[in-house]
Amino acid sequence: MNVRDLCLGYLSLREATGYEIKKDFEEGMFCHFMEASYGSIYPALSQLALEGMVTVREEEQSGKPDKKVYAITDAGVAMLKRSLNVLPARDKYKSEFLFMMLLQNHLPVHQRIIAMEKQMADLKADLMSIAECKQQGMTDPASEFVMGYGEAVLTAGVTFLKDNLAALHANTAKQAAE
Amino acid sequence: MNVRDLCLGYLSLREATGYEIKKDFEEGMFCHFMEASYGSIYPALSQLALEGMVTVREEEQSGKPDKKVYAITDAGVAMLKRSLNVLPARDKYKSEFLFMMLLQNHLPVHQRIIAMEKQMADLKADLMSIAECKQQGMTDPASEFVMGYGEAVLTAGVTFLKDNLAALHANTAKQAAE
DNA sequence: ACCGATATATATCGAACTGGAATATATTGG
DNA sequence: CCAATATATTCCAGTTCGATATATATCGGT
Repeated sequence: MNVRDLCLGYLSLREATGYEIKKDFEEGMFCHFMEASYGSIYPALSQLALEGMVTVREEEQSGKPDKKVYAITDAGVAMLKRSLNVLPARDKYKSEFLFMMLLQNHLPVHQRIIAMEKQMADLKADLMSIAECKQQGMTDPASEFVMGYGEAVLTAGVTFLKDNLAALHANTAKQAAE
Repeated sequence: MNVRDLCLGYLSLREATGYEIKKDFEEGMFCHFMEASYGSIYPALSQLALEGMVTVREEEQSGKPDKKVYAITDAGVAMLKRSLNVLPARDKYKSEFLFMMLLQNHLPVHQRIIAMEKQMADLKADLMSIAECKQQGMTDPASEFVMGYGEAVLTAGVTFLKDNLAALHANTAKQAAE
């Protein structure tokens, strides 16, 4: 699964520009489980166009730079199906936050609390993105499954952090009183 | 946060060889939130040694290839603390599984079920790793926090999948009966 | 007894990807 | 009226991945 497959998969749902794909990986539906940089998306789209997996339609826009709208072809759908025909690779989760927590002995307590609050804010921001997608009427079973999974996992993280922060605050308050 | 910092952080907990660091990122404590390849770990350790951030001790072993045990220096600890002095970057989560679920229209139902069962098995394997760490007596607050967070999030994923698989099976059974 | 698989241990390298800078313009907010 | 933000693409240096190579021990199966 490389960026090519990612773009192909996205374009099988709707036509889009490279910019829109990237934006949806940051915000929209995909924000909590997919990422790719412009430096990989644009070359992938160009190559897919050369191979006939997608078509390009250049749209002139007054003022703004021209945009290239990509759309998947039948050959592209066939290639996508072949890519999906293997079991998905194991999830990859990288968390500098958890790494920092594991090394908390090297840190003052207040910085640990700030990191935990940042983590909680990040998780909540992702939950907000999902809530927005729901409001904007993404009610097909596929989207609902993905959003439901995201909500379940993100909410569990928020709950864990909230409980731990509460315990930490209670502790520091107790120590201050002594 | 690059592989250098990762190695430095690991070595601040215990001395180790490159092989052991990689193994712990795959299994041990770190399995569910950190990854790095040999191709990045070994060069990072060599460079850190050149810079005096770690020391190397070559241990001959009868039969097995010599191993190079790395240990952090005071300069290394100081550098690590500087690295930890910035807020951690946002978590990165990549899931081919969720991508596949979003494109489930391109897939037959049985393959979707297989993917879901694989995902559940993967999550359970991570939970097992954490349970093993606990049994082997990692009871310091830092480890407990990280393991607790992992358990909370992984369990939420398992529960969501279990419920959805049950609903899916009930549905297909109903359709078969009609 | 022997073979294959797995585990220990390190090194190397091309391909892939990231993250940031560069470019150009319109709109929005203070 | 200026700064910031948004649209839209391109390029590149540096980082990392994933696979391969090398060498040996051990364990299980036949």
